[in-house]
Amino acid sequence: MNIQNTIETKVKEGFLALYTVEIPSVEFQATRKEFEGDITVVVFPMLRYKKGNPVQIGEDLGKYLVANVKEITNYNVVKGFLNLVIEDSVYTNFFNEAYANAAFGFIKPRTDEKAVMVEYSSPNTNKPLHLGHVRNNLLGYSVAEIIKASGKNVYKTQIINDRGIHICKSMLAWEKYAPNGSDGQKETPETTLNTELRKGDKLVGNYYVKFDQEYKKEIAQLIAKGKTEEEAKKQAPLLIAAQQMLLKWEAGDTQVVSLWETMNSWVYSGFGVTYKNMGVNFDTLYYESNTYLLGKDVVAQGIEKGVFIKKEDGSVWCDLTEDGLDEKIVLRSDGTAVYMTQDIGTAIQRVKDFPDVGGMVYTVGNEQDYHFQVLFLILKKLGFDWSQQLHHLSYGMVDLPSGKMKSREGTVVDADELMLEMTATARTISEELGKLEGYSEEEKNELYETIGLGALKYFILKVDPKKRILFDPKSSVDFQGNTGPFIQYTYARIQSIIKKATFDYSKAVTIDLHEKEKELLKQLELYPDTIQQAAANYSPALIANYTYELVKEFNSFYQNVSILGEEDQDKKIFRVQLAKKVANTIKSAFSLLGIRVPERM
RNA sequence: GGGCUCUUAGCUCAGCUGGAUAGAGCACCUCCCUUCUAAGGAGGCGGUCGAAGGUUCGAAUCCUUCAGGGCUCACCA
Repeated sequence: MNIQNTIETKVKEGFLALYTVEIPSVEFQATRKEFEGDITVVVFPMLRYKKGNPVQIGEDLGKYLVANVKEITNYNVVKGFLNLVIEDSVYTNFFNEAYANAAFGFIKPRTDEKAVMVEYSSPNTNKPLHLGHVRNNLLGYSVAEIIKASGKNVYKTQIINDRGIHICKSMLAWEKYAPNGSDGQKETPETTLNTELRKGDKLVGNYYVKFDQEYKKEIAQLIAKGKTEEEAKKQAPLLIAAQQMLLKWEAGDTQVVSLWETMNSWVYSGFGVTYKNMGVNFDTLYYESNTYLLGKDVVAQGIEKGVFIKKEDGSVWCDLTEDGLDEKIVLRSDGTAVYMTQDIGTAIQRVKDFPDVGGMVYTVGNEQDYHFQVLFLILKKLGFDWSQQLHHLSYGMVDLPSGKMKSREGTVVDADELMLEMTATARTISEELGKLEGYSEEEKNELYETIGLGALKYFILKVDPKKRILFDPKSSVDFQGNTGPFIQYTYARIQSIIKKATFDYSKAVTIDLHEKEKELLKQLELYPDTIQQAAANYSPALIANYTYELVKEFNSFYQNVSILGEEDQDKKIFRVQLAKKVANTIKSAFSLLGIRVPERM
C-alpha cells in the first residue's frame, strides 16, 4: 500500500472521528516547492460535507494524522491546504523496491485482458513516405508501445493501399517512359542508372510524378484543340489508358497483375528501409487488394437488422441523423463498395483473424475525423461489443513555413531525406564539441543517427497530437532544452558516472535525503502512473514531458550534490544507485517513444 | 451554412479528474568549466491564458455566446 492510500484512509477515518461525518474521497496534490512538506491534502472540497473554517479543519486533520500515521512527521496549513511532511524512509523504501525492479513502471500484458490492434502508417504504394507519414508512424508506434507497457497485448498493423487508379498511373508511366538500365532492359531499382532511384519507392514515385507531367501536357494539347478543361481532363489518352489498366487489374489480367506485383514489391522493399531507419515495425499487414471487397455481406445483414436502408436506385445508406450526423452511403447503386464499406469489413475481419482483440486504435490524420465518427457509430449500431473500444488517434497536419506540403510544387519533405539531414546536423554539432575520441567511424555514425533521430522523434512526439505542427526544417529541431538530445545527453553522462563508480554499490541502503534527492525520488515515483495515464489518453506527449521533468530534476540534483565525491559511504552508494535508476527510467521511457539512448555522446 | 477542433510569454510548447503567486525551452541580459561530460547549472526580463458573460469557496481548465485559424460535410480514398 502506498503512502497516499494510507493517508486517504486515515484522513477519512480522522474526519469521521473529529466531526462524525463521512467523506467519499480525498483530494491530493504535490506540495509546491515554496512550502514545507511533500504531500498536500486539499481541505476545500471537504467543506461540502462539514461547514467550517478550512484552516481549522486542516489543523485538526494535521494533528490527527501526525498522531496516527507514523510516516507523517509534521504538518502545516496554508489557507485550505494541509501540507504533510513525509518521513525519508518512505521514499528510500520505495526506491529500494523500484531499484530492484528492472521493469519498473511496466505491467506485464495479462492474458485475461483483451488485446488492442493499433493501425498506423497505411501509405499508398505510389509515392515515398513524407513528413506527414513520419508523424503518423512515430505516433502510432509509440502509442502501441505505451499500451503494451500499460498491460495489454498489442498488434501493430497497417493497411496498405496497394490498389486503385494511382498505382496504375505509376505502372503505365513506367511502361511508357522508363529508360533502359544497366542491363539494357527497362530500368528497375537494381539496374537504374539514376542512383536516387535505387530505392524502389523512389523509383515508383518518380513514375507517378512522370505520369502527372505527361498527363498535364496532354490536357494542354487538348485544350489547344478547343476542348474545355473539364473535357480535356477526362479525355486525355493517358488517363483513359490508366482507367483501362485498372479494369484489367480487377479482371485479373495476368500481365497487369504481374507488373503490379513487381512494382509493389519494389515499393515494399523501399518502405522497409525507411521503416527500419525510423525504428518502427508491424506485427501483421493488411492489403487493400484483399480487403476492398469486404463488408458487402455485412451490409446485407445490416439491412435485415434495420441498421441500413436500401433506396429505390439500389444504393444502401445508414441514417445517422438522429445522432446528429448525416446519411451515409455504404453501398453504391451499382452494388460496389465504398471506402466506408471496406473499413467496416476490415474491422470485422481483424477481430476474426485475432479473436483476442477487443479494441482498435486508428492512427489517421484529422481530416478523417468525420469518417471515423461515422465508422464507429455504424459498428456500434451493428452491435459489435468491441465497437465501444475503438479510438481514432487523430493528429494535426505538419505544416511547412511555405504552407501545405504539395507534391506537385516540390514542397514535400521526404522522410528519408529528413532523417539523413537530422543525422548530418547531429554530426556537425558533435564534431564541434569534439568529445568522441576513441570512437570508430562506424560507432560515430551510429551515434549521430541516434541523436539526430532522437531530436526529430522527440520534437514531434512531445506536442499534443491534436495540434498542428509547424515544421521548419532549417531551424525548428533543436538540440538544447526540452529536446531528445538533451535527455540523451543526461543519460550518457550518468553512464559515465556509473563507469567511474568502481566501488560496490549493490547493497540497499537507507539514508537521510538531501532535498534534491527527495524531489528526484518523487518524480521517479510518478513513472508508473504516467504510463497508465499516457495509455489511457493515447498520448506519447505525456511520456516525453515526464522524461523531461525527470531529467531536469536530475540535472539540478547533479549540480547541487556530489555523487562520487561524497564522503559518507552509504550516501555515495545511494546516489550512484539513484543516478542509475534515473538513467534506466530515461531509457525505458524513451523506448516507449521509439528513441534510442547512447552510452556516450 | 452545419459539425469537429485549435487559440497560454516575442517564438516553440507544458499545465493530470477545477486548487496556492500560470510553468519550461529558444531568444535577450548576469553569473558558474583545476571537481563525476558546459548538448549543462543558478538567476533576471517577459502573460488581460483569443474576447465577453456564467457556474463556485476557487476557472487557463467546466457551460454559453462571439472572434480568428484548421479540418470536414461526394454513389473519392
